[in-house]
Amino acid sequence: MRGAFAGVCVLDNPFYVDGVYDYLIPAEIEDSVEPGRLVTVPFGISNHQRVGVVVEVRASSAYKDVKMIKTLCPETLALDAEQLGILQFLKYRTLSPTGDAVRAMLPVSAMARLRELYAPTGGRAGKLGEIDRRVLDYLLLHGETDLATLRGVEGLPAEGSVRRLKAKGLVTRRVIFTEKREGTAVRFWSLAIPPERAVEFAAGREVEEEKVSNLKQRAVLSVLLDAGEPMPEADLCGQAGVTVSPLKTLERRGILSREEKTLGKNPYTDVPYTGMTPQTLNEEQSAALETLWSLAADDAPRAALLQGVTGSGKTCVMTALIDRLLGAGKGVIVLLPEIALTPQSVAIFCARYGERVAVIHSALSSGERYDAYCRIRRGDADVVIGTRSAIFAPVKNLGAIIIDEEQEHTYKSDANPRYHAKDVARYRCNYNKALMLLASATPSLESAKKAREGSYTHVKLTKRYGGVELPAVQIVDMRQELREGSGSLLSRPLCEAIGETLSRGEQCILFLNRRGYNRTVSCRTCGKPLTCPNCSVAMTYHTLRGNYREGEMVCHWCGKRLPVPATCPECGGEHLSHIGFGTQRVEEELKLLFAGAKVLRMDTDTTTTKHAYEEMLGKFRRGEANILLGTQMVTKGHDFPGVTLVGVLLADTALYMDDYRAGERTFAMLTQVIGRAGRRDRPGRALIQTVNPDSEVIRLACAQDFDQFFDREIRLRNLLCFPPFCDLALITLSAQFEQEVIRAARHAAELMQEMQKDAFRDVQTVVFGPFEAPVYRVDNKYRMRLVVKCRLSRQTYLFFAELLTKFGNGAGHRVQMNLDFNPSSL
DNA sequence: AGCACGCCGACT
DNA sequence: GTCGGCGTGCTC
Repeated sequence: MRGAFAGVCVLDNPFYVDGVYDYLIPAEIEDSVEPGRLVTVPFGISNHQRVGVVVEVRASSAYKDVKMIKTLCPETLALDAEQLGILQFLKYRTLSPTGDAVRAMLPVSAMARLRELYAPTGGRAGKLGEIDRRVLDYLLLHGETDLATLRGVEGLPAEGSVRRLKAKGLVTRRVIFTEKREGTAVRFWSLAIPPERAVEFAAGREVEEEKVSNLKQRAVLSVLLDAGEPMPEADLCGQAGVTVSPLKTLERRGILSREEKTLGKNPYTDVPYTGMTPQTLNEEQSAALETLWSLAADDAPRAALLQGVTGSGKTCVMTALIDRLLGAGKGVIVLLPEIALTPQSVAIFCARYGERVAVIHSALSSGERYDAYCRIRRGDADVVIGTRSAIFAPVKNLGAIIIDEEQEHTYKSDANPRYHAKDVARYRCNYNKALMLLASATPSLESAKKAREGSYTHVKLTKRYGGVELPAVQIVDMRQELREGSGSLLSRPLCEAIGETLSRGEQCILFLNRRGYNRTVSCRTCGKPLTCPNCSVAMTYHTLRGNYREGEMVCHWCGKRLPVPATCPECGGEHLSHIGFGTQRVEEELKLLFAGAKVLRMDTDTTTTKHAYEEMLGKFRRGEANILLGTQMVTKGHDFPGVTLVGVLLADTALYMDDYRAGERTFAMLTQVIGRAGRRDRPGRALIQTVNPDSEVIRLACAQDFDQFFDREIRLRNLLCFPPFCDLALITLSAQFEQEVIRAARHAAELMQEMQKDAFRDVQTVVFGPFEAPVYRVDNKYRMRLVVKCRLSRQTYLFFAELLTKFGNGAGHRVQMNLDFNPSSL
C-alpha cells in the first residue's frame, strides 16, 4: 500500500511561505506520483493552480482539510533522486525558495511549456479601464484563452490586465502543461528504397514498371541522393525548390520515409579542430594522469587540484582522464568560464568524443537547451561541456566533474539561487563517489589552502609543454609618465617594443583592465589608491544624490565613510586623481604612432555578438592584424602562435578594486596575460606598466611565483579576517521608499542582535552597516546593505533562514531582503 | 506573493 | 448608512 498523501513544495512561493504542503493523491495517478514529480495543485484561498514538486509520499497527513493534486506533469520534467538531493542542498545553502532552485536545475524551456489560461467568470463588470475592457470582451467572445495568444491578439500588456481582472474576480486562471514539443522537433526525410533504384527514378527512367515522371519529385530524389543521408525537411524542400507536397506523394508511393527527430543539433560539431593535441604525455603529465585516475577510479568521493603553469598541457591530462572514465562507463562534466568556451576549446572535445558531447552555454536557444537536457538525461550524451549552469546536467553515472580556471568568479551565481558551482560539484561528487577536479594556473586562495592542508590532492605540472620558455618580463614605472600629465598609456619602452615587434612582422597583444573605472581615487605622486583604514581595500568614490561636489569615500566592506582628502594620506602629494582610461583612446594613439599597423580593438563595445568576437579572434590568429587591444577577453586560453609581445597597459586598475580579492585577481590576470607571449620557436616578451612598480603582487606575478604570492596573501587574509578565514554574508534590502529601506535595514540589524541573545547565542557574527549599496538606486529602488562576517555552519544557515522568515513576515512585504553568501563581488 | 478579513474616513 | 483605503495574517 502506497501513501495517499504527497508532500509538495509549491514553486514561486517566497521563502517564508516555502514549506511542504500536504495534498491528496487522486487514485488514478497514485502509482505515478513519487518524489521528484512535478504536479499542479490548488493553492491558497484563491485556489489558483500552481506548479509544485513532490518531495515525499506518505500514508497520512496531520491536516484535515487537505486539497487534491490537480494534474501530473510529464515524466521528462521529473527530478531523479540525485536532483532532489541537489534541490535540497541548493535550498539549504543559498536559502532561496524552491521555485528559484528548481528553475536553475531544469532547462527553462521545459518550464516554459506551462501555459497560463484565462477564462471569464461571467461576473458583473463595474468600471474598467480601456485595455481591461478590451481584454475582457475578447475573453467573453472567445472563451478561455492562452496568455500568449491574448498578448498577441491585443498587442497590449495583457499580463497587467488579466491580473487586474483576476483581482476583481472577473476572470480565473488555470495553469496547464502542454505535452506538445514546440519548435524543436525536426522532421527528417530519407530514401525508403535502395539508392541504385532512386538514381534511375531521379533520371526519369523506368525500373520494374515503375517510374517517377513528376519533375519536382525527381528533384527531391536527386537532392536526397546528393546528400547521401537523411535530410531535415526544411533543407530538402529548400534545395529542391519544392513544398512538402511532393515529399508526401513520394512517401505514399513508398519511395521516401520520414522520421521525427528531436535530437538537438550540436552547434559546435562542425568546427574543425585545427590545433594540435599531443597524443603522448610527457613524464610529468603521465604521473599526474595516474594520480588523478587512481582517485577517480576509487570508490569514494575525492577532490584534487591540478595546478599547472600556462602551457603545461593541463588539457591533455584532462582529456586523457576523460578517455579512461568513458572507458569505464562513467560520465563527465567539464565547466569552463564563459569567455573560455570558444569553438576552439569545444572542438577539442567534439573531435574526440563526437555525438557524446553536449555543450551548454548562455547562447543556446531554449529549444537547444531542452534538447541537450534530454540527450543527457537519456544517457545519449555523457560528456558535458559548459558554463556554470552545466553543473546541473543530469549526467548518468557521473565519474568526475572538472572545473577549469577554478578561480574564476563567474562560477558563483549572482542571481537567485546564489550558488557556487564548486559547492554543487562537491555535493554531486559526494553523491556519486566521483572526483572533483579543479584546474588552474593560479588557483583561488581557498582551493590552494585546501590543497596545502591536504583535503584536496595537489597535482602539479611545472614544465611548459615542448620546453617553451616563459617570456622575459619588464616592469615599466608609469608614475613619471602620469606626473608629466601626458596621460598617455603608451610609455616609451612599450612604444619601442611595439615598434620592434611590428618590424619583425610579429604580433602583439595589449591588455587594459577596465574594472575599477573612475570610481577609485589615487595619488598621482606615489600611485597609491585611497584605502580603507579598517579593511585595506580601495575605497570607492560616491556621489550623494547625484551631487558631484558632495562626494565622499566609502568602504564597501565595513561601510566606513571619509571625506575626500585634499592631499594623499600616504605621501602628502597634492594631486589626487580618479583613474580610468578607455580602450578607444588607446586605439587612436596606436593608429597615430604606428601608421600602417592594423589594430583590432576588442571590448564590450566592439563585440556585441558572440559571432563578432569569434571573427575577431580568427582574424588575429590568421595574422590579418598586428595589434590586438582589449579587455579581459584577450587573456583567456587562446593560442596565438604569432604573438611575441604582450603589454599590460595598467596593471594597477585591478589592484584598485574595492575588494579584498583585488590582489588575487591582479595576480591571476597578470600571470595569464604574460603566458600569452611567445610560443614554441620564438621567445616572448612582456611589458607590465604600473604606477606601483614595487608592489609585491605585481613583482610576484611577473616572476610567476604562485607559492610566494600565496604565502603573502594568506597571511594578509588571516590578519584581516577575510575568507578563507571567515565567511561573508551580504544582506541587501531594497524598496521604493528611501526612509523605509533605511528603517528596514536598522530593523534587520536589531533583529539579528535579538536573535543572538537567545536561540542563536552560539552563532558568532560581526555585523557591518547598514550602509548604502555601491549603486544606491537601481530600478527606482533604494538599496541598503549589511555585511556579516561569520562562519557558515548548520546553525548559521538556520540563523539566516530565520532572519529571512521573520523579516518577510513582519515588514508588510514592501521591503525585500536578499541574501548572498560569499558574494563574488560587491 | 496573493488574497481575504477587518477596521477607519469620504461619498451615493 | 456603504465603498474602499491598506494593516494583519494565512496558505496543506
